[in-house]
Amino acid sequence: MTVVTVTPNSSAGKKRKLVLEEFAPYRIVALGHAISGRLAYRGENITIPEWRVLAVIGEVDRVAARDVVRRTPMDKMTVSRAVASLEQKGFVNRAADAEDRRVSMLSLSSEGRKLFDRVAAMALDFEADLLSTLTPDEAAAFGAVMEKLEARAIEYEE
Amino acid sequence: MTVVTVTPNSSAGKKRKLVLEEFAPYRIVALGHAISGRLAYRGENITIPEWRVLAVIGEVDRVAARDVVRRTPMDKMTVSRAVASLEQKGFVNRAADAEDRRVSMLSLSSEGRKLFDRVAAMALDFEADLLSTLTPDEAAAFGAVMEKLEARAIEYEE
DNA sequence: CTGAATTAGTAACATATGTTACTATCCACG
DNA sequence: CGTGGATAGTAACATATGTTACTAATTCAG
Repeated sequence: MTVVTVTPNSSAGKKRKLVLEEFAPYRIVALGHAISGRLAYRGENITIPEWRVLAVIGEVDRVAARDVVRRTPMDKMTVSRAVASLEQKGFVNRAADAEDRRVSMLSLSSEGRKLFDRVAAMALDFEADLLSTLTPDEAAAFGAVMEKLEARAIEYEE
Repeated sequence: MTVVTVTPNSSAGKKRKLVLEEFAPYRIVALGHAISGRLAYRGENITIPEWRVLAVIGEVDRVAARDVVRRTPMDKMTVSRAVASLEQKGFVNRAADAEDRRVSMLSLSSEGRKLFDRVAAMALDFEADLLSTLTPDEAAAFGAVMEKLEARAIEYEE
């Protein structure tokens, strides 16, 4: 049973070997995966993109679909589909904007508002639970770090 | 401006409004999305699942596919496909295990080893760059927080 | 032993997601 | 005003990913 043969990064002495479990980008992605599997929507008749759209509308009250695209990591097709489905289920209303007839303005129906409130409550509980093991210091540090990482990650997208 | 409120909310009277940009689970998932879009593999003829499989084999030298499944957030079909493709491209060798003929033992071909070294180097550079804006304190806190969150998230998967 | 239950892996199917190309509308500049 | 270029949104297509059901091999209770 061969344990170690050749050190991969033989060039410089300091090079660290890549171990997936210790590799930060991978850890973040994996954590995201685990989280999004658990996120609240279960039991509700709604997908993740739909929930994201719902959340943005719930926040802002009245938005154009294109603004949902800008605010979330979804492309416009994904948003378009989610909106169509939400409209079909009666959770959002779509109205052509008077000033620019290309854009559809989105708002929640009263059913949509109820759904949003329900799911938002679950989501906030979930978050509280997820963060519950952190000390206040850690929670603060986490916030600061996330901001920096987000800023850095945004630079990569062009 | 660090906005991480850790007040348990639905049980207590003070309800926080859900704002997507401040919602930790969403931020983690979105960050993961941004990161995985940028991750190294570009230019190399390899997908993300393939790279993960490669990385696990590169780490351990000789693994069964089922162990790749255990170590990564991929289901067995995804792994099966990635392995098939890697084998077809000549990066991975598959051999039936002598003791249990259901399992295929995976190892890197010499081309696979080269690819792994190349991509691993890029990946580590990427990580260094991503984390470069963090202070040492923040980096340490980040590690600690990730461990706690991972532990918590694992509890959700059953 | 033997056959019921479990496991590794894959095939076939269903669904989700990304990509490209198109339509309708708007805007800037002559 | 009109015409070339941008923009919002969608359709049609291609790919990727998850789900279910199956085969082959192994384990284990009796």
